[in-house]
Amino acid sequence: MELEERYRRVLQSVIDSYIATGIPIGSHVLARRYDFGLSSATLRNIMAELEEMGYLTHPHTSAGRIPTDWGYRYYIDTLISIHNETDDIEDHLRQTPPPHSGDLHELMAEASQFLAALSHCAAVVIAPSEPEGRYRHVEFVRLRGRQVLIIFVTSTGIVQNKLIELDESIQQHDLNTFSVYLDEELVHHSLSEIRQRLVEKMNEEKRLFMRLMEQTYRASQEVQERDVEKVYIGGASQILENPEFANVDKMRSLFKALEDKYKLLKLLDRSVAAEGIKVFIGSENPYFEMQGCSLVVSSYKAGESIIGTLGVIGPTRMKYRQVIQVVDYTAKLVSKLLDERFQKGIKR
Amino acid sequence: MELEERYRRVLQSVIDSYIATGIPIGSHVLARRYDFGLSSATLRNIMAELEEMGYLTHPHTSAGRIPTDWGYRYYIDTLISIHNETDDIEDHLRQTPPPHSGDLHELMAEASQFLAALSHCAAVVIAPSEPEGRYRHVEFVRLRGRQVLIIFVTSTGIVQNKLIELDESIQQHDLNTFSVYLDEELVHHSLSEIRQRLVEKMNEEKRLFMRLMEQTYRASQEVQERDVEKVYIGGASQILENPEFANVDKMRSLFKALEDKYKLLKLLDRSVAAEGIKVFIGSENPYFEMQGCSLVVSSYKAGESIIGTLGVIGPTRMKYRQVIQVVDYTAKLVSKLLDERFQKGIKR
DNA sequence: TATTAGCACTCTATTGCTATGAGTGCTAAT
DNA sequence: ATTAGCACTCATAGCAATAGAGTGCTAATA
Repeated sequence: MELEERYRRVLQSVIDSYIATGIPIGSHVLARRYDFGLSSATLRNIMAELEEMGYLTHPHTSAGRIPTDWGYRYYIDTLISIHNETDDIEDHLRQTPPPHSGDLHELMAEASQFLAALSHCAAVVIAPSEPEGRYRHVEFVRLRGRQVLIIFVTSTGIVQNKLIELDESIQQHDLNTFSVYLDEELVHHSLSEIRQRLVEKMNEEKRLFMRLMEQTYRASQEVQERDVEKVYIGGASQILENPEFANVDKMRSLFKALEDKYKLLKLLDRSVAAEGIKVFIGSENPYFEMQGCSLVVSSYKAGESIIGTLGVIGPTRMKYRQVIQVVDYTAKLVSKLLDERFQKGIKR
Repeated sequence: MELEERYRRVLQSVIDSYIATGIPIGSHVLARRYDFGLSSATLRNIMAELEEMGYLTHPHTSAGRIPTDWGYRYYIDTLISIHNETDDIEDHLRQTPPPHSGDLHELMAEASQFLAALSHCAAVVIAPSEPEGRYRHVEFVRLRGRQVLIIFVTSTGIVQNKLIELDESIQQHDLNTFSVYLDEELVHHSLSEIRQRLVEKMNEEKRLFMRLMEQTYRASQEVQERDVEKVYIGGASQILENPEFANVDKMRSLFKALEDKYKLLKLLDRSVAAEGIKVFIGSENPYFEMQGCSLVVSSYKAGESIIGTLGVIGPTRMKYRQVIQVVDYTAKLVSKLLDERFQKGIKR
């Protein structure tokens, strides 16, 4: 349903004001602060109608209006205009060192810190999953006695290692032979293909290598499964800055939610498919602990394909304009850094 | 200074009571709840003296007594008796799955969760440092173009990897040669020794390997330097359960402190040298953000040598008896698991 | 007909006041 | 040395009065 121009302007002003100050705004103040050329009485009528339509509400009879989740939704979808506030960000940028490429792990951690610092909210970054990853190399290192370390490398440089214990001792020399053999068999295949392959091979091979084979299989699985380690959280304490979390109960449940990385993963992964920024407001979030919070999420890419997500968790009353910009900026930054890191010589 | 028996009993009861209930205790209630065979008036006198001596204080004139940090200190040092409350722990144990050995990283993460769950406080675990670690193997894997992944393995199974970009392309074959060469040169030397060695070698070697050498050097350094990754925090939200952190400011600063892993590292590492349990009460902590908090810390071992620390951060008013037991238990558990993992065939 | 001024009404937040009671410290009696 | 008794302190809860922000409605106005 399209709102009349005047109604839209009022709604926008109310939300702008509430986001800025955090206190409900009444007709008087609204008339004074923004000049609509309308009296407070008229605004009162308009606001009453907006309330009836479900965009606004007020905490009690003699209080000003605040937006409902629905109101925020409308605000985000149609009212917000990300006009040239880029300068606004760039001010902060100058103070916050952006993440620099390097180890993937570091990059993700730094990105989450960066995002948190700029947004003044808790930031969550999900590291790239490896659907594109291909087998590159496997290495067996004999440590002591019968302990063998399996090191599994994908073409994107992800290293997964796993310590196993064999039933009997084995020479490093034999391990090397086996490694070379596997390299030849598996190189350039996708992770799912090699798992298939390993299963086939396991049926043919001699007993001693069986366990090695089996564990290599496991390791290749774990590259994709070690999900919770992929979640990077930055600046969780930032959300304490917001007065709306003075309520200790609310806060506790939020922190609990932040600790549950698996849930976070699912929460953010919902949007991994789509490009661009998504905003989930208050009750739109699936987990009840998130009531009163909003998510601003974006996916990031390497090359052309979307490979991960990052976003921000903050109070429903957050500075959407700014946060949306920051999330967008960070997503693009991370994409760029990953490009530099992985894509450079991809023509293989 | 030794306290008279009666004074000690009173002090102990006051602290016990305050720890249990969280409310200041007055002479009347004290006389009623514990039977000293003394009237409230006498207790009043005793408490007044204990206050003069610095063990107790009261928040305002007409309130009951609460312990000072000094009082807690005395309590910990001489009053607390860890009598058979082990059963008490074991109750919880049955509900909390203990960490199981496996990947070192997982073990540490699980240990921090475990400790947090049992102690109802935030738990911090510092992963083993590697002063004992010896060079085991280095592997170079060519990824794409001029990208080379350096994988560095120590004798304890720690794997450190590092992605570098060379000035010119190099064949996997040459990398292998170099790897074999380094293995021969460096095996069984301690990390500091090999750094020394690498520096020497760098002066002799041909240009192309220079950069590899240099980066290998770096990697060996980083095994010991990647400190912040060694800090595992579990159950930070637990501290919100405590009423004393209703004060939002206090809480915020505490959370900030928990996010600063580097600080945590330094904080806990102070006790790494000593064996057994250490308790740092309130103002004894070096960081002002920790005012109102206590630490209970223990080191853990692998074999005979102390290699890491773990502990708990909670409010000054914590259940020391229980927490001390839990920390002790966890430290021993971790030691045991590490033993199983590393020491099995150490007779080398 | 849309807008506005005016007014009665509602509800919160603040303030000041007054018990209430838990607890102390001191003194004198035991 | 211990205790009973008493005056005193101070946080807390409850209560009433007030101020102020804001609404909704009605009647006047352009």
